[in-house]
Amino acid sequence: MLQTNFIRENRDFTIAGLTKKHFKDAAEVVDQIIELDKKRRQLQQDLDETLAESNAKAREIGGLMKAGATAEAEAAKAETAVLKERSKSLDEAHKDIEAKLLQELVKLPNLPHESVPEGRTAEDNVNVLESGEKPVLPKGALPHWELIERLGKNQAPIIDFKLGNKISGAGFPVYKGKAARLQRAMIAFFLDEAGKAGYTEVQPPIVVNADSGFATGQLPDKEGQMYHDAQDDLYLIPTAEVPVTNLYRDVIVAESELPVKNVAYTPCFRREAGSWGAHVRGLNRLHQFDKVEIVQINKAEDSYKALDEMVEHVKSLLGKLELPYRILRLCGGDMGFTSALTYDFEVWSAGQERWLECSSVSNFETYQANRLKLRYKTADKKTQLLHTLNGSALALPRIVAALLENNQQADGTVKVPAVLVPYCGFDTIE
RNA sequence: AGAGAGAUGGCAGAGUGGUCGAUUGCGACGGUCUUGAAAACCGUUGACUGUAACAGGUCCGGGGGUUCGAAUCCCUCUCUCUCUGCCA
Repeated sequence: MLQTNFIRENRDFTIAGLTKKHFKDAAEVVDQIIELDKKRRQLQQDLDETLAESNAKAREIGGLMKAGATAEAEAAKAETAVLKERSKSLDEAHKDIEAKLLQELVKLPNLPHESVPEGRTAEDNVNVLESGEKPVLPKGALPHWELIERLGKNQAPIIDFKLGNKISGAGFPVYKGKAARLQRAMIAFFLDEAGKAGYTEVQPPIVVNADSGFATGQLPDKEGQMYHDAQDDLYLIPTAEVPVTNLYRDVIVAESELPVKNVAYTPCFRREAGSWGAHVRGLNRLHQFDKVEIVQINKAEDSYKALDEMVEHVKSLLGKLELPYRILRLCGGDMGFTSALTYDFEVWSAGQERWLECSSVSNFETYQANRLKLRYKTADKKTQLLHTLNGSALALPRIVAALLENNQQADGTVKVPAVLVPYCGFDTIE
């Protein structure tokens, strides 16, 4: 959430940023917020003055009572009714306007970093790097959803959508045999790599309350994208970002503990309402998938260096898996609501001849920290909001899809990348 | 799930209607002493809002109420602990 102080002092800058993100009627909304804030502060002041008077009166009465001057105390009491009335109505007005202000504030997305390219759609994202050779597939090579039908020997398909359908519904596949083992191997590999890069492994809850959803920005914006348990008012997490970042909700971190670097493996759940169409076959889009997520908390002056470091980390993972990929800097219109700068990683899926998003690395600056009340104390004892960052390292299904497709051999088997062999115990899937 | 107890500052733990944002201890930070360290002693040590700086205001789990005045009384919700039950 943007800070009202900041908006007030940087009106034009805020409007320009919102406009770059294709936020509608930016100027009107910003001006409305500034106006509400002005009223709010005036009411606050009036209320404070009234309360100060009441407090003084109460203290006076207290003194009189102690001194035994009952009659004078009673007289003083009579004078408080007006103050009470006034503070009550001021308080109501103040609460009312504060609610209105929050309601508007919550609608505003984060402002984009200056390096974010102009643009409206994915077409306008900037390709900053392409790495690795796209493989030349043998004759008769298949997209993964056909390939999996033939793998797993007599237990084929090795990834079973029909079975998942029966158990849960569309988008909940069952991984069997070597496919299950491969996923477990990748999770362990990703966690180990993150550990080597200085991240502390955590296992957070995978259901969260509404406060957590609000703090990282899923609520109220993406209400419909999460599975919700109405009975206990809990949400299934769409990403480990939510619980892991919320570990630091209402926390003032010691400067010496910065940067905070955590990594977590969790299943992720997404309703994906309205996003089914072409290109969502097989593993391309699921309701449940596994992901290893890295999260950092940094001082403002260090956060973009940290973002680069996270990008390097994800690059090294894809490099070690020997998968061709590209990195996009997302344009203003394609970026997430809460992000200031996002790099998307896309892996080349040779069987589909398409790029598939497999990681998204973002700096949220103070947008989440403001809602989290996540701060640190500077050397001169000031509390200051921190920056939060996160990135997938990596999301599994599309990596599995690319890996199966890219590594298929002429005989119909699939080669496992060398780094994973010690983890899964086999080098071929047949 | 049932019965009881409880929720106070980084932690421990006082405070049951009046100047309490809160006694005290520990921890942390600064200083004296010391070649250095420890010990001892002295001092500092919550957040938010607000101001040019003061002042002022708010916060003792959350919300509501009683009162001139609430950490303290009442209602309600949430959570924690103990015992019983159930269970991976």
